[in-house]
Amino acid sequence: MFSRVKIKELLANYTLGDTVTVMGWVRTFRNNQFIALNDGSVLTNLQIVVDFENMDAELLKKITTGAAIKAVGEVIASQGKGQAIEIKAKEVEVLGVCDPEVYPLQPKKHSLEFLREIAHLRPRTNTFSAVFRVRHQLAMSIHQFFHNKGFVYMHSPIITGSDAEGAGEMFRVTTLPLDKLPKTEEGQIDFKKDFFGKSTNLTVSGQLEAELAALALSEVYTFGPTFRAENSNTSRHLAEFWMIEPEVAFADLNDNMDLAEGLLKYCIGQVIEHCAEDLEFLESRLSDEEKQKPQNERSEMSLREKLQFCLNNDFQRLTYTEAIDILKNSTPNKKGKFNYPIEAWGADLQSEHERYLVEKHFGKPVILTDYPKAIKAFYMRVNDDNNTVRAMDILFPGIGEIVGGSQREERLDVLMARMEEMHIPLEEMQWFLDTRKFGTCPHAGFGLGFERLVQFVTGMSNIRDVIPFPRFPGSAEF
RNA sequence: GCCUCCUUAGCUCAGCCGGUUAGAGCGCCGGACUGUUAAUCCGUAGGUCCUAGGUUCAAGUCCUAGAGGGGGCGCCA
Repeated sequence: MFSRVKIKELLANYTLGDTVTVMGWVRTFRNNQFIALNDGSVLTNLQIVVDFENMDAELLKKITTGAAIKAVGEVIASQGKGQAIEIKAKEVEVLGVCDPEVYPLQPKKHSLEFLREIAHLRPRTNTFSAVFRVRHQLAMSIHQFFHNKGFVYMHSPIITGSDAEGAGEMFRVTTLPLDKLPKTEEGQIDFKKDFFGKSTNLTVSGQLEAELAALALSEVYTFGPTFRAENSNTSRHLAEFWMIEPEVAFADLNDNMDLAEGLLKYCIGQVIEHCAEDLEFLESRLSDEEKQKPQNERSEMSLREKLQFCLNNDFQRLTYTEAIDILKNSTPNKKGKFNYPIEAWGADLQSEHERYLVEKHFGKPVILTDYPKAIKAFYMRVNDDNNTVRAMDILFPGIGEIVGGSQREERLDVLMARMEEMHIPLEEMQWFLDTRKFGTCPHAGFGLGFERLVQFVTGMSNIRDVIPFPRFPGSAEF
């Protein structure tokens, strides 16, 4: 009953004179005659031509923006200029009406802020359907990349009993009644009465579990949702986001950087190859958006030029110490243009410093390595200088940190000393320490923020516009 | 959490030094036209000027508080 041809398939492969059935949603209905039909399979609308003079007027009235219709008709060469083919309708059926008086999406340009308020309807726009198709392509490319290399896709838990993942504030998971919490004799909340018999949270990272798996399967990755209860209000943070975390045994920091750079380039290349039409649309959307900005804030490259440039150039690799030297001697630092002037080695780099390195000094993606150990996590391998760790951050233009990773500390004594230094409760982490106790080996991994990758590739400036239903402080709509 | 800007019609916005009946474009609706491409042309309707206080003869406009949103910063991916 619902046999139909998708618009993408029809446009790619048609025979003039064939009778086809298409279904989709009306974008515009021009001149009582031309329906621009979209079914989401592709950006392009299919033009349906109706013979309005011989059509029921009541039916014609129901063909409005947003209505779902079925059209049966003959594939003919278009007499108009905007498209190669069109469907000469023999039969049009309105499957679902859409009252134009109250339907929020009008056949006109809407602001991204307005569309964010109607996130349940925004996939029906060109911009968001393109973003979500690209998002899909990126997800599939990530799996393909790792699969081709023989990695095992690990599903790390979403509810975690570990509260020492160290990557940020956590959302608590509980079934305890909030109005009458069970208490222990000492007056503390009695989590023994909770669903899992202990305190649990939503995961902030699958890394520790991925490490366990890597020390058995050699090469693994996770790709799942992660949750941070940080009160972050920026265009590149979400409370719920998706993260890719590979973990590789018998690998050092250089292997790690090669893997990350290879992954990013593969994904970007796949989007260029498979999402050409969506990219072209997103590029023109971005260039329209940039026309609103002052000249000096506009990007010198178009979206596709930027992506191609990433593919064609090696990412710039340098140490934190080298970066500090560059920043210290930079013009903005000498002229006092930085809000946080670079004075001494050891300071954490601010967004403005990262942006200077990426956008001004090198003009390409940058990988910074060997950060001071004082500003990095406990599990990163300490260098021989006992001052820095084998960490790496990949910085992208416009996004900042897109990847954060490290070679892991595989030496049990060093790791335990670091954990004590940083007040990580050893007794709760025995399962993790077992990896170092039983057959430990050099290994490395990183976390890639999926939405930040989607942001970079689509050119969308706000991360809330690259995930269907964004979660951020004060907002969990839909 | 901090700093900053914004909130006027369905949407995007204008509204000058506080002054009398709050405007435009697009959309919707009605009509005309009928090979259009966000069609075009004509016309109608559509407003708790975010909310609550305050100043003033007079507040969309000034002040205070609150709510919602944008941008930046911090935390990070």
